[in-house]
Amino acid sequence: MGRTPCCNVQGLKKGAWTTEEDQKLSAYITQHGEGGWRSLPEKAGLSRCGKSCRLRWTNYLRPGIKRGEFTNEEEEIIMRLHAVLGNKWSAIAKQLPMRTDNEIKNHWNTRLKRIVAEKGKDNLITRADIENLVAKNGIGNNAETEKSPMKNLNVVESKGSTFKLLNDVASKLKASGSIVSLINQQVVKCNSTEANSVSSPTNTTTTTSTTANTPANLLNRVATTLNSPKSNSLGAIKAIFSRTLEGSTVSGSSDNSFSEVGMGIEDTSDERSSPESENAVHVSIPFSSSTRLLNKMASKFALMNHVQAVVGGSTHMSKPPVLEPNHLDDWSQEISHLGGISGTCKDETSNQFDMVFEPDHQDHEFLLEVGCEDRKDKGKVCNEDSELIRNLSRETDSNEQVLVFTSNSSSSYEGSSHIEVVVSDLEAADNWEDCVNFDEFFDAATLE
DNA sequence: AATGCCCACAACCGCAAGGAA
DNA sequence: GTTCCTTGCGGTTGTGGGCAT
Repeated sequence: MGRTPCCNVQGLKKGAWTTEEDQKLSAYITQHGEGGWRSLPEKAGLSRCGKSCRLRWTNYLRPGIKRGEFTNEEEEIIMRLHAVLGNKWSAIAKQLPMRTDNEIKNHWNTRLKRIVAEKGKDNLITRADIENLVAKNGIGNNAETEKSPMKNLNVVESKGSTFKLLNDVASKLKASGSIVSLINQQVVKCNSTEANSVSSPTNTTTTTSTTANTPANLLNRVATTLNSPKSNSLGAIKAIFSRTLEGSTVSGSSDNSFSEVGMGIEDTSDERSSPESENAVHVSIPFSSSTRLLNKMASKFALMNHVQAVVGGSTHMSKPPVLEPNHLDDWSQEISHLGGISGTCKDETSNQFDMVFEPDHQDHEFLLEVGCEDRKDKGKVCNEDSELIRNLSRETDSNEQVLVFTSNSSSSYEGSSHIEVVVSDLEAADNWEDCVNFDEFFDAATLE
């Protein structure tokens, strides 16, 4: 398509802009509006190329640009967005309307990158940390702790957004001792608050389970919601996280402080159509650690693109459940019996993220398979014992594989239920409308 | 005072997408 | 379908100021 650069014309001025040039440019654009950058310099009496004029206007002269020091809140937003979006400066800038992408990029490169690197180093959890923690808590010494998700916690120190996310989870587990205690603490808070003032959703499909708020159920409810229809999923995730994990600091749904769940990304769809969001209890404390952690998870999951779901039966079920998209209640009932959750990140580059659900009741084992393109092969994997999967995770000892948290309940059941989520194009999913695409949602299948 | 280094910021450059001709 | 133009984006470079030696 060869095209001559617009800025290599002889005689055109380069470098810093003078006040006089700024005035000429501003005056012209004020009178004639933006656009037509190629012909603008000549019309405006400037010896600059059009591209230079456009940059000068958009990054410096345009009205409404906020300049100067970044506030702590702005920096926090940038860091959180960057963790999800990477170097998508324009996308990040859209969440800080008064800041330009160039300014944000410069600020990141000069300051924030260093801060994040230092923080990340501190927050990364190592295998030694895990072993110490496991030893300290006596995990594996009795029947109760044998089930702890911490037992097989492996964390990989690696770059990449998924690893960062997983390490965040691991760090949180490290801080709390175990995910069970972490969530139990929050459930206690939640329940005490709900008893007082919080109005629960009345018409939800995935969070109105009559089952108690056990950690497993909470996690399963999250996972269930991840597979809700496109229009509801993000709002439902928000609602679950807000109600169950920050219960002690809830406020009314009109409070917009919960916007951080979307990592600052505009998300109007759930406001419009999600019954969850209508009744959601919103978090009133911004940037609290647990919320931030879970927001990261929610955002990550919500960025999944082209996700398919397959529901099949297990060897313990006489008949596999065939669930239709409009029977979410059924699925919610089924999945509420699952007892654990684990995850493996197999391949950062292809954004694969596997989750293993381990049932606590043999009678209710069944298989969930999401995003599997080759169902036959995936089915074989799903039928493997989860212990085997864990062993593979341990043996591989590769930076490309990480086991986040898993419950070791292999002694209490045979086989496993396996849910696999494939994020097909995480980086391209820069629009919430396109992020959660369940086009072939609940495509029923039977396993051999 | 002179020099060199580092940092922050502005500006530039190359590339790609989208649309018009 | 091809070519060209416009625009936007992200990486890189240039430049000036501050600071240490």
